[in-house]
Amino acid sequence: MYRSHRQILLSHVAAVLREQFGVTLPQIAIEEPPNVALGDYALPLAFELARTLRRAPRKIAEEVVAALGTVPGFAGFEVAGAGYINARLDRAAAACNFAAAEEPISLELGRVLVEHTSINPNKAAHIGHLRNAILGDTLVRMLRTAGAETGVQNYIDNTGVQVADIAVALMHLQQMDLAGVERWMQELATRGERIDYACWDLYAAVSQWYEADEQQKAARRQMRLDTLHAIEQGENETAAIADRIATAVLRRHLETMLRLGIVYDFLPRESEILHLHFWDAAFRLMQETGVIYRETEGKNSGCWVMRRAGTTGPQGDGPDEEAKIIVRSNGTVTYVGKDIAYHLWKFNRLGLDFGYARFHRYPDGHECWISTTKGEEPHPLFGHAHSIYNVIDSRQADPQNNVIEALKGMGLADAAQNYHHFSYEMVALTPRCAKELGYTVAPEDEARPYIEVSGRKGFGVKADDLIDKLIAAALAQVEARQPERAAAEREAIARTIAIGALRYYMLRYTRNAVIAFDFHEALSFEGETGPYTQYAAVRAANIFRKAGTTPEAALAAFAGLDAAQWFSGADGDELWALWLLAGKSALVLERAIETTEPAYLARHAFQLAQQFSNFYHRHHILTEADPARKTVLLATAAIARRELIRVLRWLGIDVPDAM
RNA sequence: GGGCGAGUAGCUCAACCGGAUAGAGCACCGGCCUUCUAAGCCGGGGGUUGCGGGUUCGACUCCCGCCUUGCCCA
Repeated sequence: MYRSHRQILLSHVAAVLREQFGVTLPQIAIEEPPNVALGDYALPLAFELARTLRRAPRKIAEEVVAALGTVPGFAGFEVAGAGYINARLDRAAAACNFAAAEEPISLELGRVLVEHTSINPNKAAHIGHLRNAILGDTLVRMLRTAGAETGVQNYIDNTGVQVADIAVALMHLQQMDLAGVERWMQELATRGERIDYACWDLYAAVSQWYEADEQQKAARRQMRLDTLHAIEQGENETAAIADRIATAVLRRHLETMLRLGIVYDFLPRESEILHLHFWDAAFRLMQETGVIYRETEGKNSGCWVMRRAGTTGPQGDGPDEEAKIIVRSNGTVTYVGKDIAYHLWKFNRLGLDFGYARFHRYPDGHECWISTTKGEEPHPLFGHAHSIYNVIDSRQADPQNNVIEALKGMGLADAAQNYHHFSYEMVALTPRCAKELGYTVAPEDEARPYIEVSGRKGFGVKADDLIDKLIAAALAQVEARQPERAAAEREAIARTIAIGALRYYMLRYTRNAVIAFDFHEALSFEGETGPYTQYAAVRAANIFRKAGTTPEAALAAFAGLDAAQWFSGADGDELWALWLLAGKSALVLERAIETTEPAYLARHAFQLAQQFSNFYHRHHILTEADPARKTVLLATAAIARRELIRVLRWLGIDVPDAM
């Protein structure tokens, strides 16, 4: 509603400026007046034109207003303040249209690949991974709503050093062979213990063990390296153990994420990138295009390197010491090298493809596929992206940019252009929170606002533990408030509330804010939280239940009314403010996609809930005596509810039946 | 040493492309349950937007310098 009228207004103003004032502005600024009494859109363009037209802003504004004439959907224009041009919508007409249908949004997005979660399959997921997955999943929902054909990928580094660490822990600390590992996994299952939790402790233990004995340090490091190489090579017992563990932990991660409504389409694994020789193909392409070259002198002598973005290259005669190493002098490929190959695949520029196998079937029937060397046919289309979003924390900005530079250097300007590093800051623990969890906090960390989570140190809050805690807290409330409901129903409500709380908590912060994790805030259901927004929607629904009607019927009744009188005067402004806010969902979604900032949507949902709560207290609908007025109030509740539910759905938050 | 981010109310965060009186939540204080659910609503105190310059009709926002802090690269 708001978005489409905004576009009409902008193009009309541009035409008037061009035709009647002979001015073309590169971009016409459009804002929102401080309150609805002043209008619905504000154009500060007169200030900008004051200099070139050499007239006072107010005078220019008056001339523009006179020239605007009438615009379909608008009630009028006026000059305000020092020279703002404020535009008023035809409230009744806009409301009538909006009551009939929600505002659609369709952007030219094409086939979009979103990669998120990507947890090393060697330990349980923690709160940092939750932020990643929730941001990524929300981005997918946003893009899909706007018409994108989306593919959701979760990259699995199953042959990396972190998985190797678990293999070392099992084989050398616990003296297990493959059969022993199988037995151990069997025992865990029998005892009902989670393998990702067991690995969490093992990972912390082995990380300590590497450093524990000065005498053994070098030997243990070598052991780690040998283990890594055996895993990369494949077809040996070490690799088999690593695969058993990585796959089992991966399955746990899928379960954890499903609790939050997060699913995947494809799980590309590093093992296939190695075994299908993606790198060899990429290496040839990079040599042919001259992106990498063999350094012959200096510290990188013998390495294949790539010039780093923003550097000037070799100074004088010397080698480019700032260059990024892609292949080390011993022939091993760096992480960035493998990542370049993988990204060439994403854009279908590698000339090689994965094999695909079914890996997991979700309760709703959706299939998640995994990479394999020899796959099954037919399979859905994977890769072939027009654009990609990699949800990866901000510490990875440098390697991400290296990949983009490589694509650019290979002449793939469009791919580089459509490569988005969806960067976000980490989740850290406050020193207070760390102590609550029983960790000892070093004196130098005491004064810091937050301490980084570390899997290596076993320092962090596990995702499933947090979800369990949230559900327990929600259930306590639901049991107190909904004693007459069946236990299963109460539990379902508690789960919905817990997930709403968690997802909202992870989405309310803008991406580049470090979240200093706090149990008090994460477990809070009051104020700016998911449950607050859910509660508003539930209350709206209760009105219709008690009134014995439906939102659809209320909106239909509203359409048969002349709404103009209800939107005039001070009371009309107040009512209109809620309609207007509800009408902004599509615009906020568009802005959230353009800036890849889901927090805008979270904020919008909260504001909508807040404004509705205010309305709810001001008007008692069921006892309203005037039937026409009651119709208007019911329609208003229906609109607020409809948009609230819609925006929350984009955020992956459901609204429970009762709270 | 180089690159990127951050610094706004007691705390945690907002502020769209440079626009009208810098806003929310938490915490604190005071009101409101016989009503469509108090997970709520209303009111209150709280600000030199890190510091110093500059740009202009207008700066939390842009430019320069400095301070504090986090991360990345070597």
